[in-house]
Amino acid sequence: MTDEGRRNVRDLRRANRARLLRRLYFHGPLSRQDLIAATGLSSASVSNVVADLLDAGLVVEAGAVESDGGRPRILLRVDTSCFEVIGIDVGETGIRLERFDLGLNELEALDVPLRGGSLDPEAVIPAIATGLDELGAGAEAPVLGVGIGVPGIVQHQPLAVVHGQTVGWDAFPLEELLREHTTLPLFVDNGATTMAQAEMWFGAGRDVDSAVFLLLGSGAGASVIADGAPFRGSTTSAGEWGHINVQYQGRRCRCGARGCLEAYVGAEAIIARYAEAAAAAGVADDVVADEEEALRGILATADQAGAAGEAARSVLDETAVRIGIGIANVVNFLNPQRVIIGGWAGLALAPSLLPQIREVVREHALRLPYALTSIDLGALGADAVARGAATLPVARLLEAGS
Amino acid sequence: MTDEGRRNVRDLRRANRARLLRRLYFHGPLSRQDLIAATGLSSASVSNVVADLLDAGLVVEAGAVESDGGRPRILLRVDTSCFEVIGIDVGETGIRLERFDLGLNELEALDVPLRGGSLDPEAVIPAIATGLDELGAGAEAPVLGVGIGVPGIVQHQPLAVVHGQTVGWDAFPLEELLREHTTLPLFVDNGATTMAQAEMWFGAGRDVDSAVFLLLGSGAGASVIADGAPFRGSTTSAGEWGHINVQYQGRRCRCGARGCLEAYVGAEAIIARYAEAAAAAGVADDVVADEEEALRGILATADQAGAAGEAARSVLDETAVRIGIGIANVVNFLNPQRVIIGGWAGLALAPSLLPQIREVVREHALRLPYALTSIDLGALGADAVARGAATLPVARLLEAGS
DNA sequence: ATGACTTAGTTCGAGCCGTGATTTAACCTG
DNA sequence: CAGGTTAAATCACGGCTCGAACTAAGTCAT
Repeated sequence: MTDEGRRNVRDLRRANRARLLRRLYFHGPLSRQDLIAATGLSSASVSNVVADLLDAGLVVEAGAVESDGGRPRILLRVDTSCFEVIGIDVGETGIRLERFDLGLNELEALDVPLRGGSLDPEAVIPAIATGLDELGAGAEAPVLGVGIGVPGIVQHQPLAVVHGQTVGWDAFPLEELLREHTTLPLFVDNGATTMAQAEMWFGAGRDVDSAVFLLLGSGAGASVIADGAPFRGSTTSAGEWGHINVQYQGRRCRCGARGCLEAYVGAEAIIARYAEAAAAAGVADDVVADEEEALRGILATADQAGAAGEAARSVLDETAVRIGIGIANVVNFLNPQRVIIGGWAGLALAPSLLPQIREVVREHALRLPYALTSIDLGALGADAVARGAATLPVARLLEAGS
Repeated sequence: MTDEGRRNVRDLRRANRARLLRRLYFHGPLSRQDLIAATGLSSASVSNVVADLLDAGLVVEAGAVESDGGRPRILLRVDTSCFEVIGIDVGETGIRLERFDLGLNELEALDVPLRGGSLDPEAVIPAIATGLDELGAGAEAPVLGVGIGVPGIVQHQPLAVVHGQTVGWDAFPLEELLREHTTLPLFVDNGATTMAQAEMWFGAGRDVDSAVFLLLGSGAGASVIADGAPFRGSTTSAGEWGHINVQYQGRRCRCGARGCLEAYVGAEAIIARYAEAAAAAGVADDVVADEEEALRGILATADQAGAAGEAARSVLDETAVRIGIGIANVVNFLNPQRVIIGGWAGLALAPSLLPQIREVVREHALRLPYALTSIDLGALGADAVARGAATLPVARLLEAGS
């Protein structure tokens, strides 16, 4: 426990280098003068550190700003082509790999369907390995690292081990197994966390530093960002929003408990609840295999008159209420600047349910924290998990400055 | 936004000095060799920095460890008598001031009853000011600062302003008003947070760095400690545990919403629920003005046979269930290393309810986070708020190293 | 065109800091 | 009391940031 921190003068340089690099990465082309103002370093130090960064090829000049009577400032920017990164979304139905430049612009994407459609550990590793080979072959710059977003709790001990209760992974030694197939640095994190990271860097969380991301898919998860960094519990399993209790002795959840939020607002649960409501109302419920299609069917049905529409509307109404209460709990307890709803089911539901959700939150949240938060939709599309995973190696670069 | 961090070599020294001081403060007398191992600094640097600390009088030698063949290591410890600190608990019924040495050993205490028994802003300021004068007069060492724990949300803009919804404080400029009466550094924070701080330093949280403290009194609050530091939301109002929703369309809460946890597990709510249950069972309910006494009465009644005992037991059973669910939510969502129950009502209830609470948590929490957490009672007594407030100036000293 | 002026960026010496090697200090054993 | 052992202080060195001096690169008035 030697308490890693800056200790000697070289660490100091590394930290300042990282500070400048980070500033340039997120705040676009900047002059040395801007950097002086932003970091509080002396002009001499900025000059020196920038020279280092230019030498290392991480930063390049990007034109000059027009002057009015003096030497013009020359702009600097991170050279986004000097490295590439790979982000992988290990989803419940398939694996998606994407290759980006350092600025997280997508260069190439690759979908790997899974044999048998299940996340069998035996199948996942070779699927990722071959995907990595294929993507790596196309790279035109050194690959900085590979970020992997997985469904489940990730523990670093020190190599990443994944506990994916819903996909049958029990202490799955993902990193160790992948190590046999690649020498690239690996970064494994929970998919909800990587998605949140992507939204914080490039999406709906760009302008705040404290937010909660809700991931509504088949189930319901969350990721908490505090002071710009993901909040992880003592064992990095924080954010299990779907399993907070919203109903005493309520519906049975797939986690085994009763009354979990997920048992009401996950897509799987919504579909099941509509099936029950339809049966009770004596309406035929077309069974659809694909969850996404089934959910859209329910949303469409709700626009119709008659008993089926009635049933769908009542199911969706309760969904809005439960989501709203779940959000109110988060607002009261964590007081985030923003709550962002994402995930395929969240994005599908929100357009019609958001006003009602906001109203429920207003009723159940305390005045002050409610007034200071906003509830919005995620701004990124379906590749947010992979993109967020790709931020992990970039984040390491920005922290280390090299 | 010049992003305060260590920048130059002097900041580096300050940081290392703080690192050593912190280590000495929390881990008792240590030799220079211990410090080398603990901090990773070179022996030369440790020697230099320790010499500084000795010169400054912050640290003194404390004997030597017996040697077996070499020069004996001499032990160092923080000189707890070189400074004193004052902690103030601004409670709903009165103000308590305590004077401590730097090691937070109590030297003197002072209770100031409030005129009219209310927290009238007009009365609070002079009460604190005169109390400070009296306590300061007895000090035998320079007073490092004054910590104040208040009931309500504290915002620093930049001087501390308190929003105490329950005591009628609306943007009360406490720090600005106190500034007119003292030149001592002031540190204002929420009382639940200061209490948690005291437990983290000297109580039930001493050996962990991530914990959630539940404060059960008349109402129910919480304080979240993550990585050793209090988690504050975007506006430092995080931790409103009492107002997470545990029952859809449930009991009306004093915050205006329905189904808040506080409407079931706060002492006020327990007493009200017992009154209802007693009335329904046709049992006489002695109305007692003092909440603490009333709660003890219910606990005693529960040990009796008959209808009254039955009613009390059912109320307490539900209380345990609700508390358990509230804790399970915290465990799932924040994954703390430890959950600590405090507050006068919590300490009163826990002895009889804790086994049942633990069982409810086990049923409602996810396996992994539940297995890695423990649920315990607070270890400090009634002065934890004042003591925790007094940690604030000490924390600043330990961070700055001077 | 040219010289005065203005601003950007670099260079240089000074002052600190941490480190490894070396020296001094303090104690034990026989 | 000498030899061995470990702790602590000292020293020389290289690295860092900083302020000041200096050079570079423009604009503007004449």
